[in-house]
Amino acid sequence: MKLIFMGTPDFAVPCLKKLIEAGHQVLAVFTQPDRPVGRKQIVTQPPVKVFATECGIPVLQPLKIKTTDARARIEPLFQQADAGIVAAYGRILPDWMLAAPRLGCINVHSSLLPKYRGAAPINWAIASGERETGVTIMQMDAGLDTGAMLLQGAMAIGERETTAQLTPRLAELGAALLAETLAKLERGELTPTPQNDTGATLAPILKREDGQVDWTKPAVEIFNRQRGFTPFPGCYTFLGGQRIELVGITAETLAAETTNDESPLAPGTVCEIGKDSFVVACGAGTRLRITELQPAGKRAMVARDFLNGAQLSIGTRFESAVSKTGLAQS
RNA sequence: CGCGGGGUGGAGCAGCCUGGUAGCUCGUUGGGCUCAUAACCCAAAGGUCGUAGGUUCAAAUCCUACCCCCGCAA
Repeated sequence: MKLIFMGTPDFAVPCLKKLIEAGHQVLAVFTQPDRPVGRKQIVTQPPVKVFATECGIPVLQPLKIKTTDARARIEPLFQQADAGIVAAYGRILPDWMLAAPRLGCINVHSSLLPKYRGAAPINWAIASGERETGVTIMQMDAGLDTGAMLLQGAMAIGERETTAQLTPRLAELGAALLAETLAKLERGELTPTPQNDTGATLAPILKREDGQVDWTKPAVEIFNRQRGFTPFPGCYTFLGGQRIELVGITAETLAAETTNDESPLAPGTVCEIGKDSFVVACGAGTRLRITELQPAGKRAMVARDFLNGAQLSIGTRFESAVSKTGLAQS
């Protein structure tokens, strides 16, 4: 088939690769413009661009795609294609773009739709404590990930798995499913299945603040969010006005500890200090063990190192937000 | 010139403001205690205090420049 590919991050690369391997003709690749990245603001090419360039496929990085000007330039190209393939492009496509290819546009979405519609499905699936997620190949329509489904594949989430670890696994699954979808579409073997909107949930794009620990929540929830929000936006809290990123944490075993509510410690209170880790009280009588962290301005370090330097004592409290006493003035 | 923190034995930190013997918690090594130990006790080794200049009788500490690491913002 003649295809237009639209995608940006690492997640999209296996899909593009698979399409090429499957013998499809990729007319052009659309990806986000090069963006300055990191502290040094080095202008960086999106992974998809790097790969497409290696493969000799024309790369287009329009700043705007919803202008009439852009439409005039792009629409003819789309009309030559059998299908548009979207994998984490990071943009809402205008209607004419969805309609231009002969078979319309097909999206690779990393969740078991109708759950986790939106920009950050993998993150929210983990953060919500799901044991299973997957990839859905769907026919795009005007709504947010609401189109009819073509193929779907599930995958178990590891108990301690982070977004960083799960994403490449889902990317491979998505690539395989995508290739299968196109093959079946060519043979007319697929019947689109409408989504059941009743079961739909949203996975909105992550903001910085999503990484802020709420110590009143149960430890498991904090743990799940930490995994889901790794590497971005992470999981941070404050100690004495200093921001601290929690890198390695574990929810204390639910079994024995839960009944232990004879001392309902205030959430955020350090309640146990061991040799290689320490424990903080969370909501509902649960506890969170911290094994690795990164104070602002420092490298990530194991809790052992942190405990050596910091004079942490039982009863010390972590604040969910910056303490008012610390930065009140100004 | 975006804002900010930091570079001190192997690790994490204190000391710097108010210059004058290198400190703390660990680790390592040796010894001791113990049925035993990752526990405890004793001892030892190990540091150009990021680099280069400057001020000074004297600089980890004050001044200047530079290098490197990191957090935020974007």
